[in-house]
Amino acid sequence: MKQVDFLRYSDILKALGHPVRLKIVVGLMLGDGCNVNTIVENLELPQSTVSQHLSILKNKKIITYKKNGVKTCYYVVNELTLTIIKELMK
Amino acid sequence: MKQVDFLRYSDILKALGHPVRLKIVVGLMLGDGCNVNTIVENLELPQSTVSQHLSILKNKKIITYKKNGVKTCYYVVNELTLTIIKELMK
DNA sequence: AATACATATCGTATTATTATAATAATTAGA
DNA sequence: TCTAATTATTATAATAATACGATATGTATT
Repeated sequence: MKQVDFLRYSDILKALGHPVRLKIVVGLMLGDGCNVNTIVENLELPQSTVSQHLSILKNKKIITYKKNGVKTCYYVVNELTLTIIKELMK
Repeated sequence: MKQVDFLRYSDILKALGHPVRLKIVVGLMLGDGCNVNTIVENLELPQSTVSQHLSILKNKKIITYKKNGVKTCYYVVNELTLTIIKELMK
């Protein structure tokens, strides 16, 4: 029987447990655009708000980013997250 | 493409995004005991704390209960939750 | 270097969550 | 009906999360 890492898992679930962050992650997976400004436009929220949510997801290693020039492209890397979101979209 | 109900899903994820509630749900699924007092003893937390967490899970329809006598047996009924927890335990 | 663009961080007020003691409610025997 | 056992609810203090304007930082281009 596998030992469950409750703290790590609850942390990931908590990060995903906010409508804006869930939308961000789903959007990234669907290829809606990975730049901050695209996300800002899609969600119609202030840039600082989006940036802070991205920061939370980044700190939990749910997403990572690649910079090209002045733009930053975020993408989802956490396996559990990918699995959960795929499940949601079934 | 399926429409994602962001509010409902983020609500479920938020409820699971707390170590105590995650432990409760996993415990219920593993058959560690469904009565409140059993959970209290397993988690070594005050009864009121456990009861409040159960209440949150119940309000979100993640768990439900059956009463027999003075005891209450809780169990997990939300499909997404069942899927996620099974995934965690893989 | 000056500018424009993209993004991050800071400050802070507001609201939500959390923990737990105290108390209430419910149920089943004696 | 008293009592004990089980669970729920209330009150409240402490902590955390949230939103967002303002400001700062980084990067390319001129």
